[in-house]
Parts: sequence; structure tokens; C-alpha cells
Amino acid sequence: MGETSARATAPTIRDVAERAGVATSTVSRALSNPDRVNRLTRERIEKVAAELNYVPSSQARGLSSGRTNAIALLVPDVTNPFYFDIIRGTQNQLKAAGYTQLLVDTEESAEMEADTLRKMQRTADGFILAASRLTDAQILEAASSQAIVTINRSSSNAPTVVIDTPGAVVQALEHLTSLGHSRICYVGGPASSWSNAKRWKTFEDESRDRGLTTSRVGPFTPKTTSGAAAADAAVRTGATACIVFNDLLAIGMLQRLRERGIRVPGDMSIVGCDDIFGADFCNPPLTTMASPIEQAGRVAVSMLLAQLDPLNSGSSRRLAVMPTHLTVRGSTGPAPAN
Amino acid sequence: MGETSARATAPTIRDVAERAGVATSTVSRALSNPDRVNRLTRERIEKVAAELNYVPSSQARGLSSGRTNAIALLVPDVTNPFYFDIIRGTQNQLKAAGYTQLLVDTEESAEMEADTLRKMQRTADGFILAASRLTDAQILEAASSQAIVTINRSSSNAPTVVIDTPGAVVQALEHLTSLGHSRICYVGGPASSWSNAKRWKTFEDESRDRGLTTSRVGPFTPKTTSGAAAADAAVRTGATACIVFNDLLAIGMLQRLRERGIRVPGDMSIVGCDDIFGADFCNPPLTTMASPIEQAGRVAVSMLLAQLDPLNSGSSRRLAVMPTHLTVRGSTGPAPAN
DNA sequence: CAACTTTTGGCAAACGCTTGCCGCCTTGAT
DNA sequence: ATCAAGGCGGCAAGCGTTTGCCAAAAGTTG
Repeated sequence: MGETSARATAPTIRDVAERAGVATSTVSRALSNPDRVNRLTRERIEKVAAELNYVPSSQARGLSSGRTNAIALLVPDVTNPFYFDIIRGTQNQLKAAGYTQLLVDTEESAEMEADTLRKMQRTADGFILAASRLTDAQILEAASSQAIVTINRSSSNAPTVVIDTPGAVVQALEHLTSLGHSRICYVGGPASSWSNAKRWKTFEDESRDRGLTTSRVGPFTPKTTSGAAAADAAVRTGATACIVFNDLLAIGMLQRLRERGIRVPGDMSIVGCDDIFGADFCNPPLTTMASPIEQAGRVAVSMLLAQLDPLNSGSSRRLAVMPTHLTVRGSTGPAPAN
Repeated sequence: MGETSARATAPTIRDVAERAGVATSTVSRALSNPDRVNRLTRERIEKVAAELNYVPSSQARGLSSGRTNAIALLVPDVTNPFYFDIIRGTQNQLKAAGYTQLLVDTEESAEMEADTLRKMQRTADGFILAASRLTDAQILEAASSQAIVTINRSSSNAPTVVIDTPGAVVQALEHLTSLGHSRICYVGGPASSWSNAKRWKTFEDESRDRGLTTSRVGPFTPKTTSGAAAADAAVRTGATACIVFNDLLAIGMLQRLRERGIRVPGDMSIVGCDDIFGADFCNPPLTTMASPIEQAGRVAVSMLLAQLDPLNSGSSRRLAVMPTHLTVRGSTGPAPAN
């Protein structure tokens, strides 16, 4: 038995055409341009295709049509829960639109990002760059030859969806001052991060307006493991509250502070950013600037798809700002009375 | 200005060939089969290719060679941190091997899984099925026509990497009994999950051997939001300890138990499974059966790639068992004295 | 019924690459 | 000098689609 273990070669458009007694071009049209062929013919072809279990080769299709029906999502670190939410959002939306998602981890490296963009130019119809590390010039260059949308990396050179960090920082500051805090420390993320710069700037401006005493520590890698160093540095500044670049770092700080016997929020209040998975069940639960991350991913896909669609070129948005809000949990409280 | 906004069309192998004064076939070989051409020729071609910024079209390459250099990873739920780790593991390993990862969320649906397998047969060189919901017959069918590796879904029909849950369950049981627990409840995951069945069976067998009183509740969706129902059900059984299908559910239970004023581990001990992101910083930190998930992803990729490599067909492993161990944290403690 | 306009389907040329086959040119051995 | 054996490069046939162009068929109009 088993004389023929040959993996049966998949049926091609030609097989369908033959069996249906038409030309391949007709099959092609019946399947992807239904109005172009007679209803009866189409139905016959569809039937045969179903019988044969025919699936068009995306490769061949791509070769001749120039479209791949895939878009690439470049994230700096697949490890980071923040990007998980983006991945989830884009994945959903892309699938709904019949696109395949190509996931690439660029390892926080601008070079790797640029490289991927180059290597995959033919592989993907478009790119979504999450928290891109690229320079404006690089983005411009990339955008000139392919469809691109950035997330959390504003640039006039490509459509962007940004999360309204400034708004959230203001809310956080208001929250903290109303709790009596006047010495607040910003715990910074990666130096090359656009959103980090943005957050810091807003923090600084708004704090000044409010006459607060501010300090800044960092940069820190946005990982829980950097939390210890971040916490120690923040404590040294004498601040009674911290606004932290992101939740990952904030959660790491929480752990360190507990180790050191510094009570949160008794001695120190902590505000994170992003409201990632885990922010609600860490100890104490983290007050954080919640971002609709997943939705940002979806919006990015929509913008990209719009860009790809020749019909409405130009009419598509260049910028989407996602609203944020402060989610108050247990990690913030009244300033220590002293 | 801007008279020519035409997105410059990417250089093809022909452009390179012309500029280097050779035939396209030579370029092709120089680039993908270096030993087949003279060193000088190759170097010249490489130089020209670099100048032109030439990137071979994976589409065309795939079409003519039959390989896509992409593999698809099918996960039941991109949302679940457990799969994040798998995604991360496969992504790393695949990139190292020069493959692209196609990520697909099958939404816990066997049908969707089968469908994807069919639709992508030409798109990917192979598939990694994480926690597949497919029946044995379906897996057999799929494996007969394409390269497949399953993760946490043993089947004699395809190479598999399983995480040694039984081992971990035994450890957990030992841990709990040594703490004096004798009434233990298993909190079940999805009915269609192979690992759930496996865990339950081991739990039952081992508990019987040890003369423990067991109970079982479920099935529950493995999400934190199901934790409340799970916790309530578990409490009703009168058990003093729970072994929970996975950490997600366990973390949800932790929250609910705190709400109800049931102390963990004072009144109830909880053991999770997987050691996902968050298990170490939830409240209390979760004792859990830690799995080398990311490594499982990497191993799966290796097995798949081996399967793809005609040279060593047959010599590749059919089964990899990833060791597990119990990580004891704060959610387990002595049985209440009553 | 003639003169047109639509519909509908086929032909064949791409798309950019790989690869089997062939033949020329070196090399080295005799 | 002669010849066999490689090394090396070119030719051309695909790979499975899409799509511009054309022609036959069918429908419309006056």
C-alpha cells in the first residue's frame, strides 16, 4: 500500500478551466471580477472550483497583478505587551479586509527597520510602523516608494495614528496635584522614542505652568527588569510621585519599591502609561494613562488600506489622534504629609 | 516641481544582469547558489546588485521555485499571553533561518483553522499549529499535503512539541499535599483543548493514587474575565486548593477571591499553569507550573524546518517534550486548619 | 433588417525568477 | 599536440496568475 505518497499537487487555474470548458482567463475573471462574465458561466466555474478545492496561488497572483494582499507590521519588540495590543488590532482589521499580516520584530533598531522596509518592499503592499525608530528623512524616503502608516511616531511624511499622550499627561498631572503632590518625577523611556520625547515635553511644559518641582530620570529600557534602577533613581530625586514612560517600567518599579519598603501610594505615587495587560492586577493596581491601543492598530490598518485604494487617494486622513484618559487605580494617593 | 511622482519601479534581476553584462540566470545563481559561478563574476554581480539596491521578488522566486520562505503560525487567540510567548519564540527562530512569519488568529475555531490551512497551502511552506482544535483526522489530512508541526496538541499524525503538563501537575500535587491540602479542585479550560484533557487526566489519576478528594469545575474560557465564575464554582466545592487550567484564569480567580474576602493562600491556595507574563506580579504572585513556552516555539520551528529540508527527511524528531517545573510564589500556602 | 452597441469569452503576453540542459573554454593529463 | 573533465555561463521553458486586446454573439434601435 501507499505506493503513491506524492503530495498531490494542488489544482491550478488551468485545471479548473479545463474541467469547466473555458479559458483560464475566464476562470480568473469569474473569480475576481464576477461582473465580467455571464452569471451561468460564473456559477459553473465556481462549482468546479469548489469541487476541485481550488485555491488561487497568491504568489502567482501577486506576480502578475503586483499586489500581494499582505501588509507588514513592524514592531520594535514583540515581547512588549503594548505591541501585543497593536498586533491584535491590526490582525483583526486586516483579516476582515482579506489581508495577511506579516509580523516583524525590528529589535528596537532603526537599521533593522530600514532594512526590513527595503527587503520586503515587494513582499508587502504596505507597512505599519509601530513606534518607529526611523529618522524623518528615512521615513520620507520609505514613504516615497511604498505605502506606510506610522503609529506613535508622528511625521509629516507619512500618515500617522498617534495616541494623545499630551492629553493624558495633563490629566495625570491634574490628578497628582489635586492629591497634593508638588514634586514629580518623569521616568523616561528609550531616548530614540518619539513618544517618550513627546511625553517629557508635555510634562515639562505643564509642570512649569503649574509651578511644580520636576525632575527626570532615565532613559530606561521599557521592561519590567529596568524597574529597579528606575525606582531607585526616582526615589533619589525626592519626588513623591512619578509619571512613568510606560506600564512595563512602572510595574517593575512597583516591585522594587515594595522590596525597599517604600509604600505605594503611601510614600510614592506611580502613574504608568498605556494600560497594558497586567496593569489592572499588579500590586497595587496601576493608575495609568489608558490608550486605546488595539483601536489604534485598527485605525492604522484603515488608513493604510485607504492609501492603497486608488479610488480615494488623497481623500484619506493623514492623521488620527486616539483619545486617552487617566484610569485611576491603587498606585496613586495623597502626597505624604511632611 | 514634482513632475515625476511615479514611485520608481524596483529593479529586477534583468536590470542587474544587463548592468553586469551577464544573463539573468547567472545573476540568479550568483545570488542564491554562489558556488555555481566564478568568484569574480559573482563579485561583480553582487556589486551591481548592491548599487541598484536589488531585492529579489519573493513572489517570483516562490512561483518558480515552489518555496515561499514563509511559515504560518496559527494560534487560537492572539490575545492570550501564552501565545505571545510562542509567537515570540517562533518569530526569533524563523527570522534567524531567513523565514517570514505569517501570523493567523483562528479564534478558537477548528473550522477557521482548517480553512486557513487550506487557503494558505500555497502561501506558506509549512504550518505551526499552536493548541490546535483540529481532530486527529483533520490533522492527518492536513499533514498529508503539507509540512506541519503542532504545539500542545499531540497527535501521531504530525510532529509535535508538547509541554510536559503531567510532570508539572504531579509537582503541583506534591507541593499542595505537603502543605496539608487534601481537597483539591481542578478548574478546567476549554472542552476542546487537548492540554486541558491531559491535565485533568493526570490530575485525576495522581490524586486517586494519593487518596485525595478531588472535584472539577468548568469548562471555562481561559480569560481573566472568566475567573469570577471559576472562583465561585471552585469555592462551592469546598476545596482548599485549586489547580487551574492556566494563569489567565487563575489571575481572574485571584481577583474574584479578593473581592469576596477569601484570602489567598490563607483560605484557598491557587496553582496556575504556564507562568505567563504577569504571573509574577499579580497579587499575590502566582504559584504556577512554568513552561518554557518560548522555547517550545523555537523547537517547533526547528522541527518544521527539518521537515522541510529534504536532506534529513525521516531523521527529524517526531516529538519534543518540554520540561516543566513548579514555580512557587505567594498564591499557595498551608491548608487552613479546620 | 441594417447598423450599432454591449456582453462575453479567448488569446497571448507579461510578471520576475529558477533551473534543466547545452556548449564553450580552461586545465591538466597523456 | 590531443583529449577528457570540469568549470562556467547562456538559453529558454516554465511557475500560476492577470489583463489588454480582439472577435464572436447577442441585444438594441430606428
